[in-house]
Amino acid sequence: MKEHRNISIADQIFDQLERDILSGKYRRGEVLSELRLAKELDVSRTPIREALLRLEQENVLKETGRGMEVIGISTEDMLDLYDVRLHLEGEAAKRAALNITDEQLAELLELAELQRFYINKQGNSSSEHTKNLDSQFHELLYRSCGSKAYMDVLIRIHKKMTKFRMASVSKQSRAMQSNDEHMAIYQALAAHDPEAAEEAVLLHIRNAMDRMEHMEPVDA
Amino acid sequence: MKEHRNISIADQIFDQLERDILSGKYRRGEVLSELRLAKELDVSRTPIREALLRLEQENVLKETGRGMEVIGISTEDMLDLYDVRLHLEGEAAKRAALNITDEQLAELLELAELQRFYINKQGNSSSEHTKNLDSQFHELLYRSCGSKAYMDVLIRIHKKMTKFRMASVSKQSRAMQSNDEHMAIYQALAAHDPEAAEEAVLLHIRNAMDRMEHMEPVDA
DNA sequence: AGCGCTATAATTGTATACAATTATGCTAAG
DNA sequence: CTTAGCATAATTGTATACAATTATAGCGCT
Repeated sequence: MKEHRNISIADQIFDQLERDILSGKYRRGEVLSELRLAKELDVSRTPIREALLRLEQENVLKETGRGMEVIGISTEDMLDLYDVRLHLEGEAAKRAALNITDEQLAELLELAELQRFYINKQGNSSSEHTKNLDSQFHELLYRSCGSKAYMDVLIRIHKKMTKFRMASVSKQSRAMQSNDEHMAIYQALAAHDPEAAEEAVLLHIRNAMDRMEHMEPVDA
Repeated sequence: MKEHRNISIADQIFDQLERDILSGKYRRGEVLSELRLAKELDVSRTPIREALLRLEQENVLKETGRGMEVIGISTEDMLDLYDVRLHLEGEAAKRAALNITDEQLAELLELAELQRFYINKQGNSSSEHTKNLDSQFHELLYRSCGSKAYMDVLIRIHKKMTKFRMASVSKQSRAMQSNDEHMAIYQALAAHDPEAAEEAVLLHIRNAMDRMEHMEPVDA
C-alpha cells in the first residue's frame, strides 16, 4: 500500500531548516529572509514561506514585523518542558496501561529491542537510528493512551525536546540505562498495571532530567 | 504607538474560517478546496493556503491527500482537555503567584472587572466581548507564570477550547459564578499565595467542567 | 444496457510577477 | 565633516501562471 502523497519540497525545507537551526547554522536572534533562503536552497519562496510558517507555529521562529527571528531554547526551558511532562505523562501512562492493544504492545517491544540492538552495536545513542527509535517509542506510548488531548500535547513537547536536544554523544551506559527504563515501561504496560506504568514513566523522565543536568542529554 | 504590521488577508481568512467551522458552516468530515474557498471569499489561493496550513497545525483541519478535512471535537475530547488543564494549571497558578508583577495584577483585575460589567449589562456571556475578556484573563494568567513551556501548552489548549465552545447562550448566574471564580484567582495571586492560587484555579476548572456537562459551556 | 477507455475537470504544489512598505546608503548642501 | 533628503535595495504580502496528479464523466463499443 503506497503512501498517499509524495514528500513535498516544503516538507523537506521544513526538516532542513529545523536541523540547521538545531545544529547552530542559524543562531538565536538571527533573522531569516525568505528570498535569501530561497536563493540559498535554490527553490522558490512559496515552499520557503510554508516551512517558515510551520516553524513559527512550532515556536521555533518568531515573526518580527520583517523577517522571522530564530528563537532559542534555554536549559531552563528544557527543564520546564520536563516539568510539564512530569505532570502529564504519569496520567497518560495510566491510561495507556488500560487502553493499549496487543498490536501496540508488540510494536513497542520491537522498538525497544531494536534500540537495544543498535546501542550494543554502536556504543552510543547519537545516531539518527537510536534517536528516531526513541521518538517512535514515546510517540507510540502517547498514541496508546487513547486521549487526543494528552497525545497532542505530549507528542508536540517530545518532538520539540528531540529537536533542540544537543547533538552530543552520550555514553553507552547512559543509553543502556534509558533503554532499560523503556523496557520497564513496556513491562508495566504489558501487565496492564496503571500504577506501575505511571511509576516507570515518571522514573524515566526524572532520570532523563538528571542526565540532562549532567550535560549528557540522551532521550526520554 | 502604531502596531508594527497591518492585519493581513491571511489572518482575516484564518479567523473567518475558524469561526465558520465553529459555527457549523463547514461540517466535520467536509473537505475544503483551496480554489473553492478562494472564489468564495474572493481572494487568491495564497492567503487561503496560509490560513489552511495554520488551521492544520492547530488540529482543526487534517490533510487528506487531496484537500483539507474538517476535524470536529467531541465532548470526550473536551473533557480530556479539561483533564490536561487540571494537571497543569495548578502548577502554573502556583508559579504565577510567585512571579506575577504588579502591572500584570492590575491588568488582570481590570479584565475581571470589565467582564463583570458586561455580564451585568447584558445578562449573559455569549457576547464576543465577554468571551474575549475571558480569553484575555486566562492568557494573561498563563503568561504571568514565567514558564514558556506551561504558557505555550495552556494558551494553545485554552484557545482550542474557546474556539470549539458551543455558541450557546449561558445563564447570567453561570457567567457571574465564573467571574466570581476569576476574582478569587486574582485575590490569591495578589496575595502571592501559591496554594490559594492553585486551589482557586482548580476549582474554576472543575466548575467549568460541571457547567459543560450541564450543556451550558461558559468559559474557564 | 453495461463496461471500459479517454478526455476533461479539479486539485494541489511550485514558480514567478507585481505591489506596497521599509530600510539603507549615497549624494549634496551647509 | 556632518546631516538631511532622496533614490534604490530589500522584504513581505498577494495574485497569477504553470505543472503534475487524480478524479470524473461522457462516449463509444460490444
